[in-house]
Amino acid sequence: MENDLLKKLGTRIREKRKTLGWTQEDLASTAQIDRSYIGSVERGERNLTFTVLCQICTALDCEVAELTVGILELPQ
Amino acid sequence: MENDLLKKLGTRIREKRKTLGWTQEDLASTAQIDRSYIGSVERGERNLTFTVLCQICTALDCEVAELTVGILELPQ
DNA sequence: CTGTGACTGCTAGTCCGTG
DNA sequence: CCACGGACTAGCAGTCACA
Repeated sequence: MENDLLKKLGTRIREKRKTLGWTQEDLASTAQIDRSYIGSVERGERNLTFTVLCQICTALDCEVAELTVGILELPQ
Repeated sequence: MENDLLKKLGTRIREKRKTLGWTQEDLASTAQIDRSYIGSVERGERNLTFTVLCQICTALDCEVAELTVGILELPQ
């Protein structure tokens, strides 16, 4: 797929997860999503939907906005 | 589908679009998305993907974070 | 503990049209 | 200008086995 935005988002999700000291399995079970799916999201391989993003953020106890600030390169 | 999160998001997109004085068609062509799809997103009927959300935000010249702040009801 | 490939059902997203 | 429909294709959600 090769999408920079998805890679950025995935990296941020991973970092947030690690600050909690969680494994992918921990996050997966809390968010009620398959572990391997979480993995592919973190690697930026999946173009996830808004509801899934919300599930992950809720599990991480963090705002969607927190993971998305400055993710776009808007024209000055 | 009946998803409150999608309705909230759709409403915010609509409001942002109107502040620019744009029609759905204006936004659709700028974001390169189908016009009828924009309509259903604004009505909260569609579970859009992250890339499409980014396309819309870019077209609206606004951060993803701006449309998503406080959209989740996180446990205090 | 995580990366990866493969798979199926369903839905995201397009394109046409109507009132 | 927008809501809403039908029909269609591309692609996502969700799962598993195995490394």
